[in-house]
Amino acid sequence: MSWTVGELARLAGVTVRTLHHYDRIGLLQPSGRTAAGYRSYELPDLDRLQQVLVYRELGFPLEEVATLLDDPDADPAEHLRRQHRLLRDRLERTQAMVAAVEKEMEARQMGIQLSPEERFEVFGEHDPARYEAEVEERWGDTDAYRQSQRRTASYGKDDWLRIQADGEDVEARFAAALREGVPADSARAMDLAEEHRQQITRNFYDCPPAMHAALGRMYVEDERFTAHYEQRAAGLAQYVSTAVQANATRQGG
Amino acid sequence: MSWTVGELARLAGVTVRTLHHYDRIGLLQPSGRTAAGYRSYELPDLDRLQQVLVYRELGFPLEEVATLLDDPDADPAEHLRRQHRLLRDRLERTQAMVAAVEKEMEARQMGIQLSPEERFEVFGEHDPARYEAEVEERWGDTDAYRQSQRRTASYGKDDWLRIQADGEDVEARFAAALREGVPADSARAMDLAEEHRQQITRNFYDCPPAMHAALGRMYVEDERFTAHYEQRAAGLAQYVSTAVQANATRQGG
DNA sequence: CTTGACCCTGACGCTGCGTCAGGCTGTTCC
DNA sequence: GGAACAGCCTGACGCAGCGTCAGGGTCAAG
Repeated sequence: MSWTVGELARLAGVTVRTLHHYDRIGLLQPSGRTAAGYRSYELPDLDRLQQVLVYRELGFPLEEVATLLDDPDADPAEHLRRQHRLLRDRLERTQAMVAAVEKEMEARQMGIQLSPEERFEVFGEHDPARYEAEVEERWGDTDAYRQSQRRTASYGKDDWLRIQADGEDVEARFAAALREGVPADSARAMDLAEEHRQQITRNFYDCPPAMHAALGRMYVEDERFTAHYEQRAAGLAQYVSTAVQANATRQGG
Repeated sequence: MSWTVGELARLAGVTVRTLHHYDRIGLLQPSGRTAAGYRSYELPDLDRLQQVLVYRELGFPLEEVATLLDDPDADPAEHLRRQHRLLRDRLERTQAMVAAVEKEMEARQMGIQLSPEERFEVFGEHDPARYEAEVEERWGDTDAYRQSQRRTASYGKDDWLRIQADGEDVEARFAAALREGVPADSARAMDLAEEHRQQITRNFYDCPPAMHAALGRMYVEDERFTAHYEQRAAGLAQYVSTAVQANATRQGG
């Protein structure tokens, strides 16, 4: 079984020109040629094209795709696993964007202005080139932090300030634990997190561990919350966030 | 409040060069310049940049983004609705690709060869064709388009007042139900939730139960939305949230 | 008054193709 | 057998969307 350029193009949903291009740059060269010079693609070529298209879809530059696929140490299964991971990252990202648009719609309907930081947060880092780079210590950059803090819209209602005041005790103990070098995932920190969770449940609304974990994530993702904690002690937002999530895992199984 | 290029670039997760480019091609020109010739971006510019970035993310050529955004007949809400639809298309597409990769992995593990057609299925209806069709629909003069366009574009002051009043009405009835001790997952509360959902669908954008449920969750997770409801009555945010989610379950099966 | 971080405007370069142009191949139908 | 038409070939140019210097002003801090 073999395919001509046109056939393969139709099959794979690309143009003939694209296949010509991939041939030229050595990304995908057909297994053979007919006597007349026609390109002749065979099964292994289809395998490769499929991989190429997934990586391309994920935003990889073609040259990098070539080096990835030509690496003799990487077997096909490894590529699939990698692609799977990247695609799921992308799913999350798209979901975040859908959520952001919905939030914006709802905000409009209710006549609320979202803060600039908030509105752009989904565009953050989606650099396909450094997909392997771990999450950097973004709060080590105090300069950027101060700037964003200055910008942070103050919008809280008096009620909410009062509720925050209710939680001051726990926050102070969190800060103390942090100062004393108690690990964020220790029993003591998790106990504080649990106390925090129950405070929310008591004062405000039912907050199961899963939801509490979501809030915890927000403490480092939403600048307003981060600002609140960082004002008290440097590193406290991350600390509380970690503790809360560790506790949620402990509670939730 | 105003921003320099560098500040806006950091905020929005793009490079300074990109903003220069958008200025040059007229896609996003800053509201002003300082005496020294520095670009000065203001709030409306941020609005616009946000829209630009979503459309760009969706693969629209910049020139088309410009014509879309400069169309005086398309209000912001319309852009949001359209972006929402396109993002959800993309979600589906990515999910299909994840599924395809999983299928491929499984096939490999079981020593099964998938058919070529099967393997390239997901690449079939690729982005370009998709948004071209979208654009045709958008600019074509089908009745359906005109009708949906008329919906919000033709809203006058009176309409907005009516919509506002409708919203207030439902909220007031929610508050009453809460006051009277009617459970949030009762038929009466769910009926109110359903009314709320249909109001959104009628006045703004198509809001299926699943999306409504997501909004419901937001009412307790996002302080500003919570504040909006809590202002009217203590506990109302949680109440509406619960009712909305219960109704979504009822409607969605 | 210097330093360093920022800003400006060209201008050239690169990727990933689209889009002709000019010419050969292969099949089909009379 | 030849005419027509679809499909293949190889250049070659063009374009979008920036990245990346180069050469030079601006501004707040020390």
